[in-house]
Amino acid sequence: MTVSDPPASPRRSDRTRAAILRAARERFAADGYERATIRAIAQDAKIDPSMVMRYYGSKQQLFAAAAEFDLRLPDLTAMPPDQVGAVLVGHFLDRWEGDETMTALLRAGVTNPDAAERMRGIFADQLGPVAAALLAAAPTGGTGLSAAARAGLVASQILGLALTRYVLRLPPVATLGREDLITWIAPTVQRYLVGGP
Amino acid sequence: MTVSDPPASPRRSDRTRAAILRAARERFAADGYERATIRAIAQDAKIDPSMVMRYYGSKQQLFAAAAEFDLRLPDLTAMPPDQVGAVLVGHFLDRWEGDETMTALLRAGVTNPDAAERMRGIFADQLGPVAAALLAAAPTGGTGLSAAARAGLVASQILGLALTRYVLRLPPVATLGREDLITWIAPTVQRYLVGGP
DNA sequence: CGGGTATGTCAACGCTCGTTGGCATACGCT
DNA sequence: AGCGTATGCCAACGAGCGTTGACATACCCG
Repeated sequence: MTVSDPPASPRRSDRTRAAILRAARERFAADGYERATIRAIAQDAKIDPSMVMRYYGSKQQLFAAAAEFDLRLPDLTAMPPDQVGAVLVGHFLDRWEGDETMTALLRAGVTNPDAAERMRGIFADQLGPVAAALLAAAPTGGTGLSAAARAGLVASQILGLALTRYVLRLPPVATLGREDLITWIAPTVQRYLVGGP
Repeated sequence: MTVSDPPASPRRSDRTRAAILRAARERFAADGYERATIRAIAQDAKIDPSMVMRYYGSKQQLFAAAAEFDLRLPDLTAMPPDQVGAVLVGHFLDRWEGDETMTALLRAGVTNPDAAERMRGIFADQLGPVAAALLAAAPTGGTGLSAAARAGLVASQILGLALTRYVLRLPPVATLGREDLITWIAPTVQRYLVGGP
């Protein structure tokens, strides 16, 4: 009966669609939205540029599909409250290095309004609730600033780390070891989430 | 004889040159490097696009001229050591809001390699020495991390703040008041500069 | 006052981009 | 086996871009 919009059946072109998406993420991550061209993405995926249009409609829609992202945040209330900072920083480093989608989103979000909106949504919908749950479970100290504001502060430090380390490649930050980064940045995140000023 | 390359004399076209530079900074700050077009900049400056080329040679050179930036960092060793964080965060907020050059540089640096290099230079040449002087003057606690690494950590938080507040406009960070920002972020910067992990 | 130079306009170039439509081929179902 | 359809390639379009050169006007100095 195939009622839904896509037949939901395995299509023969699924491999091509996946190749396009993979190449798109790479290019968007490396070059940003405007410098990543449909033509270059198509060449990486070893198909014709017109295929990209057929399967994704437009460059903007291709980006929307390539920028789907789940932070996969762990449940921070199920661990010792004094470790949430370290766990979170470590988790973000893993997430950033294991998937270039986030770098693509960051690079594109700086110049493309739609990508910026997507970025706002990710942090509001995924980091916001985690911060709220943590604040609700915190014994004390959690006064003076809303959970949303705390999530924003965390975002400022985490995105600043990603920006300087993976995008601008500021030498000291780009070369610092994972352990050093966690050692120094975890207390900041910890304080933003559940501490006081 | 006019030996030197530029005659160094006040030229009649100085107003035009300045208008171009001002329009360029606005466009680069608002749109990033690739979306800011020479044509749009020329229109803002109310002159012909070819004038931009005549006076600045190319788009890349125009950007180089527009992205000249001095952080104007104060002498942090001449104040109570426990206030350097607050002073620095306040100074950066002022510097960011009073001059869009830094936003232009940040937006462009994410996609343009030359702009990224410029950004690296600014933080290495201007923030690095300040951090080094501060660390040298600090009585204790300043062990375990080089001054350059400390400057990098500061840059990660400061640039993250600028990114989320002025570029991505993440709601919680963009709407937070100046006082709240200083209250919460100053301790972070303070610790990165002269504290321990 | 007259000539050389600086300032500005106009039109066009070559290029790349996203996007489109037509056409060949290969697949899958009955 | 044969037909409908999905998949893929090719060529081209219109637009926008940075950039260039020829030409007109205004200024300044002798």
